[in-house]
Amino acid sequence: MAFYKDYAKVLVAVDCIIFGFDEGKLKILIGRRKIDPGRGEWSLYGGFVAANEDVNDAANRVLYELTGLKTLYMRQVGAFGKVDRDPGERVVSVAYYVLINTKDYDDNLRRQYGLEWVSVNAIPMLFSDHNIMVQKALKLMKQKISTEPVAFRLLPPLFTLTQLQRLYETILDTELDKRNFRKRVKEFSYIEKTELIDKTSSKRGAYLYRFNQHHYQEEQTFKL
Amino acid sequence: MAFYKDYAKVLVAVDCIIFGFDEGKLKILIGRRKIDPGRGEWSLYGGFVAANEDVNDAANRVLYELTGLKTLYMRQVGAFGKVDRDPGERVVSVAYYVLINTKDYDDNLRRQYGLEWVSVNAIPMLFSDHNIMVQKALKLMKQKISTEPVAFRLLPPLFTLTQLQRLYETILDTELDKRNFRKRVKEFSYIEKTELIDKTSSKRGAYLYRFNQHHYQEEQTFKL
DNA sequence: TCAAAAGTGTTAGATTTACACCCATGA
DNA sequence: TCATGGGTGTAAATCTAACACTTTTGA
Repeated sequence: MAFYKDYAKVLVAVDCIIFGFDEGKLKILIGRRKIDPGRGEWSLYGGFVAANEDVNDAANRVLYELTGLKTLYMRQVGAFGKVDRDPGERVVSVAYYVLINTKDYDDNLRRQYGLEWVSVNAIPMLFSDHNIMVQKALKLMKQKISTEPVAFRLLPPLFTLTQLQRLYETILDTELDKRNFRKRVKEFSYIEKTELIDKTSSKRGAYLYRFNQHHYQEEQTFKL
Repeated sequence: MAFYKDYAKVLVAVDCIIFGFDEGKLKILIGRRKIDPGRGEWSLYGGFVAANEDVNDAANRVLYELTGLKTLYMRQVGAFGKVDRDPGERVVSVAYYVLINTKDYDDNLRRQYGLEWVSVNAIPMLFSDHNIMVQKALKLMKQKISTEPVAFRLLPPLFTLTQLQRLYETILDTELDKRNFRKRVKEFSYIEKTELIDKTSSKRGAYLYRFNQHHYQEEQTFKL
């Protein structure tokens, strides 16, 4: 069943840029590479695509291995195919970015894998072309977050408007006007105010909001 | 030097979505597949990535083979990695979209390769997942064209404002106001009016404009 | 002389931005 | 009682959208 003889086969890998929002900073998960070549260098977390595995599934598998989380928000960044990008052997890698709520990620698991959350403003030199992957992922993610409500993926299910605003400010790297921000939020039916109040961040307490996926999809279909 | 033994290697291919603007329509180049499996089906033009070839270079090579053109505007659409996407064998494919001025493309070459320009509004069923590639390429291209001046890549070096407007109208699938459009164009220093006049499309004649890449890059760097 | 495309400004409406004070509470 | 973060509306400025007539020329 070899239709396409005479053509070269190469290893295909997936690499994950895992974004989290913590301590008012946008961070990614990186670790020290545990295999040669490049052992000990900072690196994204990745893995090889198996013979009978969808590339997207491979990314999901790798991510599940790592975090124990499923149904994450994941988008492809692109394929990276320079010949010598991996010093070991030719590997074509497909990068994905993922948005997670850092609170959902077990910190023991993190330590077990030897991973660290590092601010996107202070990313060290990474293995191979991983810095380029991260930059591209960041660009795509910023673009996405400014046109679609995916910010929620980086927050707990219930969040205050101040939290949401800080998140947008951090990602878009700009200050937003509190009143204008709240005015805008009111227009989106998919951002639901609850009667719950968070008192951890202020004495007075702030209303908690939640994202209603159902309402969002309704709006989307209505647009067509 | 095999560092990563025990992992599966797969064929990697590139597929090209070649956009052109002709007869007031946005079109792509497709042909009848000449190899098994799927021989005779409509398909994008593509090729396999060689052992020592950058994936991007492979796309450029395939495109040069096909069109004789270099330095085309080319962007990656993404990697397509379903296990059974190719009925012959496992192939991970990286899709690219390309913008060309149809006048630069030798029509004999087109016939030699058995390719046809088909309107993006009337694309037949294509081999494998190629329809999905085209849809994604279209979406990305529309997005790109509405934020960056790449439309010029689809036009001759000299063009009239009416041509430019029709191009935007076609791609964005919307009617634009002539006066507002021209007002906007005047603001962009990289769209230069020449003293040349085109008389093929009207009795009165229309001024020809050109795109000044240099001016565009200046504006870009200024933004930072 | 007339049909067909080129060219040109103004105004109303919509959107975006700027801005300052009172509220509730725990320490 | 006061320091801290939560919550609220209005007006100016900017941007966007709507709109109609004159010009040129070849047939």
